[in-house]
Amino acid sequence: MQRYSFDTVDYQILQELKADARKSAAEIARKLGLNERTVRNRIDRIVEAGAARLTCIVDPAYFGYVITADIFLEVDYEQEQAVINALLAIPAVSYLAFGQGTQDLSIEVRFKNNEQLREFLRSVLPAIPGVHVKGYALVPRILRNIDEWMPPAEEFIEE
Amino acid sequence: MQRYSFDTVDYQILQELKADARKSAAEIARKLGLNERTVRNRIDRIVEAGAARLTCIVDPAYFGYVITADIFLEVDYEQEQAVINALLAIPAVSYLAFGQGTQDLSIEVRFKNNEQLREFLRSVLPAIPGVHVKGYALVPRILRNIDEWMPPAEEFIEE
DNA sequence: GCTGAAAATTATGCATT
DNA sequence: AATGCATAATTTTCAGC
Repeated sequence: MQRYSFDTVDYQILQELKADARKSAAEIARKLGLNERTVRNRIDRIVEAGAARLTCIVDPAYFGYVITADIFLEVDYEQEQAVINALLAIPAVSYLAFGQGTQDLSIEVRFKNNEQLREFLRSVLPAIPGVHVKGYALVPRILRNIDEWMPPAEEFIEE
Repeated sequence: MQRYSFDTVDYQILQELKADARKSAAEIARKLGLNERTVRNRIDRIVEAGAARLTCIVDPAYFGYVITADIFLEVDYEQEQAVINALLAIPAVSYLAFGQGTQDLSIEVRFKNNEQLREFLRSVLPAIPGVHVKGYALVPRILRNIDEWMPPAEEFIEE
């Protein structure tokens, strides 16, 4: 990947879009002292290159999904893909990653209350063939999420 | 929270914005068979209520940050806030959450190679007063992130 | 809370450097 | 890759329902 390199102008534009993805190119241009067309070209290039995407993040807490838990699973190798598909089909699953071993999966789930979480741990997960719950941890508070991540400013260099 | 409730129209608009946060209100209106003004009003309401935010997500892999690790920490209680501030100031830290115990923190970090991760585990983290590394796990692949999360459709009801 | 119409702003296509 | 210009599309403002 990384076919194109981006400079500090791109970095500033990304920061503006991070604050508000719908900010008009004209407004960004005024703020950064650039030409509107330049800003639009840059945004198009960034998005088309796949370096960033402009999206909408729903706040789980606003909708009452205040319970977050990390669950660690062991998965029978032969049924791995079926398990992954089953898990991704569950709306409560907000994160799914492979662990280090080929058998390890970790997921993050969101629920409205502890009863839903208990039900999920006791009934929903065990009902998926090939899944074994190794453990879980409640996550009381999240202070930063991946969507806030940016490469360090040094990555954006003048050519 | 949850002062307002949203309906299926809001749900559809959120899905459109998820695909492209810069999609024009006019285009969304055409696609969903709504009035442009209605779409803009809905978007404003959603964002002002804090139910969702329109933002830009940078792809770590594009910038070469291909190493992801989850690190589990134990933190001396008296220095908790200082530790959190120190961790949040580190760009590599893409996720930070409290664990179940008052002393537990878990973080996710992004690096370009294993050497940077080793350096972080061996030198950077131990240099923060009050931090003890309990363990870590490499995350080979992430299949879903929180930014893709949506409440189940049933949450969006007609009034 | 939805919609209409005019005015202001912004985006697009094409062309030039 | 950046920008100027003309045209098209969109958003905003102010209103009524």
